[in-house]
Amino acid sequence: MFAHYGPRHWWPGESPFEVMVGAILTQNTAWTNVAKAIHNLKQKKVLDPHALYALHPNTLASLIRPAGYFRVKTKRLRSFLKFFLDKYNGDVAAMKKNPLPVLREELLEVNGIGPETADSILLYALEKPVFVVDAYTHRILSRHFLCEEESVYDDLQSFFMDRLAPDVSHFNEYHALLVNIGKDYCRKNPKCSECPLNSINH
DNA sequence: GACCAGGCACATC
DNA sequence: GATGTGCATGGT
Repeated sequence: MFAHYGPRHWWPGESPFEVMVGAILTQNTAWTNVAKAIHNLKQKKVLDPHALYALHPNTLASLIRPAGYFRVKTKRLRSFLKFFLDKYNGDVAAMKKNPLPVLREELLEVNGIGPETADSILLYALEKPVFVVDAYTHRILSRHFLCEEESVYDDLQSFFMDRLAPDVSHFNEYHALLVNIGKDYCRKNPKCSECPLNSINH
């Protein structure tokens, strides 16, 4: 995949905090819509933990509206912000000091943060070596007979992490490439006839 | 105008 | 424990 696409330069975002916000906003949503929402936040100069939490929920909702599910995402963003401010005063460096398993537990306790959002924040914002699984990962692996159709998040995460050395750069690139290949081929080719993975796995 | 997108929580049985 | 449903905008 890397030979096919080259480096993906993920995650799209200028700061760890922007990555955290994007991870929540992109839940079941096309990135183009998330980009509009983040643009709005930057425009209003509120892409900062304290500033964002200080906004009235209705104001926040109107700014992130383009990202869809704006009422639930307002609630989810605010529950994350409350956690991030209460526990770390909105300081990424302070949060990074904690070990991966502790942080993962904490994030999963936040309402609105499930395994993919937690792992995206851990890998792409906090640079912790955890493999991010998503809908594309499942689709690609099951279509190439590398996992069961009914495999769940933890199954797929173990598939990778049991076989690969924990490496932030490697996990970063690998997940990004899976998403890229998913967008390019899975929708257009249900049988993966043109998928570059065919030359590797079949 | 249907269908879909880098999920998640909650209700119901 | 399994299964179903609501959430919402913007692109194809």
